[in-house]
Amino acid sequence: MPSKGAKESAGAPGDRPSPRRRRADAERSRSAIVDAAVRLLGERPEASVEAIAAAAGVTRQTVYAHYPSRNEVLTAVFDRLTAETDAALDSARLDELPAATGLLRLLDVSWEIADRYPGLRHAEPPPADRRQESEQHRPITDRLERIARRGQESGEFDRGAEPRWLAAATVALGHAAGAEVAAGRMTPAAAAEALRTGVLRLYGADAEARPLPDE
Amino acid sequence: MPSKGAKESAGAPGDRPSPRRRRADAERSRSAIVDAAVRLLGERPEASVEAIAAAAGVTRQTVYAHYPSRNEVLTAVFDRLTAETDAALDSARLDELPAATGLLRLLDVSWEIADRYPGLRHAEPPPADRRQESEQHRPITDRLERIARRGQESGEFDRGAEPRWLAAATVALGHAAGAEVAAGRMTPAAAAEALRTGVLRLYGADAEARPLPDE
DNA sequence: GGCAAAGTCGTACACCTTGTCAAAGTTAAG
DNA sequence: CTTAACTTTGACAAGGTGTACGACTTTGCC
Repeated sequence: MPSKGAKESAGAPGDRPSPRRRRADAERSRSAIVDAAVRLLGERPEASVEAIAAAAGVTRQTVYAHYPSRNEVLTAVFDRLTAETDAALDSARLDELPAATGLLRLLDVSWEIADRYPGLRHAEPPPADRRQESEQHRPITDRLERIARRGQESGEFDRGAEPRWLAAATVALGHAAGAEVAAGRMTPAAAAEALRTGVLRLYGADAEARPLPDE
Repeated sequence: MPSKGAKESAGAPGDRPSPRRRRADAERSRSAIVDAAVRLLGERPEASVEAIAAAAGVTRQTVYAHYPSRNEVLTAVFDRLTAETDAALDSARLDELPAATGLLRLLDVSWEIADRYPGLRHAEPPPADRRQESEQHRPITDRLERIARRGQESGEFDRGAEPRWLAAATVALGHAAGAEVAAGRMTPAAAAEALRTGVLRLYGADAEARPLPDE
């Protein structure tokens, strides 16, 4: 790419909080694109921009009018899913539960959402944004971290591990459980159960403090 | 490149045992390509076939003469690394150690090798072979599984979890630890330590059975 | 040493995908 | 209704994958 002008001034791709004068039209396109991308990438992570555009009912150029690159679309998809999970976790009122219970609750909620978009687990994180891959999970890991800390202070969890690491490890175990299901080596129920007990062990939760598993 | 069509049906990437009618020349090229690929992809996972070929000192066409597609090269790289790890684990004599000690030993050995090729952690698994992604780890997970089973039978580990799941979870935790280091959120030493204790907890190892951490 | 086959190179091509550009047509907003 | 925002059409450059084939080197082996 010799010409890399970057003079996309007039156009307004992903914009800041100032609702300057964006038309409802554009907003509709944006979400149509993300919707389609979520759906398509959920099945075929390598779907092209063309395919996404078609599925969204717009042209490829329109996609580029809103997102400067394919990666930005990927990021938008990721953000959408994270937001969805985050919202679901909000209504779960984790903070009002005992740490261990809250942890299990979080696991269930996240698990269910992640399960809705099977292919997205393998969606390659945007190569450029790879370093921010963990930032994407931030809202979720933050909650995990808080729960871990709270449980450690209340004595529900062992104090031997750093909350940040526990959070990362939890996400990793969640992915592993999902992969086992995807590979057909475990049933969803078995994987969910294994995940629950595994995480509790990781946190050093008292075995007897364990609430009963649902279903 | 069409010259080798029929012969390669078996497709076993190990390829050592059948020097049937392959020239030393070709063998040299093959390993030069994999060498270069390991090196290049270790830094830049999206390296093109052209780049790999150049680094190997051959032409792109020669690469295609040996590997029908880019993915096959990726697979060969993966296999090479797995083989290396497997060999290292062989000389570690894990079976002669107590299960818990052997587990920690395996962790250390694998960790060190994985650490040698930082970028490869993020190398996108060949889209086509994605379902076999776990098969690639097979030699390692098999060992893990065996250790888990052995430890459970000897009473060193808790019996509450299936060995297969423990193996998968261990690999996942290993990746997570590596990611934390790569992201600069943990020092290698801290991550390795967190991994050790985390895995032991996961397996339900008696805390007192824990050998002292080296270094 | 010489010869045929295996292997490699050079060049060329078909195809796809990502980004970019500009002009013309539509649609929403004031 | 008029303007600016948005979308579409169409075209293009760059770069990657995979294929094809003729010509040139190297190896294996007699």
